[in-house]
Amino acid sequence: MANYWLMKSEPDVFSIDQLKKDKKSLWDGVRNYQARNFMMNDMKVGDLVLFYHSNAKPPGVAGLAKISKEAVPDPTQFQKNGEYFDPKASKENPRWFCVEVAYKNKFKELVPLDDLREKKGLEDMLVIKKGQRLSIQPVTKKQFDIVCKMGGL
DNA sequence: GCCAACGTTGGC
DNA sequence: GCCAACGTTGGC
Repeated sequence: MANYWLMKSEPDVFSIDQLKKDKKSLWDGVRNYQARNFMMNDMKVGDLVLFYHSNAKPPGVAGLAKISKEAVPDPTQFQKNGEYFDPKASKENPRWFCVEVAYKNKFKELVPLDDLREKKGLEDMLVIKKGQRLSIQPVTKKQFDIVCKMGGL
């Protein structure tokens, strides 16, 4: 039974176009325990993902991705001079994990956050809730299907 | 650039 | 284990 997710990324840092170009990518740099736990415990290969552009004009869902590899230790936590270095993590005892995601497709047009807010059936989506900063969120199949349709799929 | 909401850290 | 201080996220 597949699960569905929404994953946020700032397009200036990593966009759907970049994923399309790279085909697949480690979802590294996540430094939030709740988000990590979703990747570590709940994400399975084949799960589908709404790729969300945050801090964008406008913010919204840009396309779809799919989980292509289950969680592995996030290599960026060991990179001493990197932005995501964590001095409390060790190879023997890694603190952060990340999954690999593969490009699936890009919506013809971005589905803006404002439209998600207004759409019937999406009232319970976490992403439209005020103050919801979690960068990886579970999504129901129903919500996923509605957003896909809004994206023209 | 502002700032509300939230998560994390560390002193006690 | 509380909670104030601080840092970050992310819409606006």
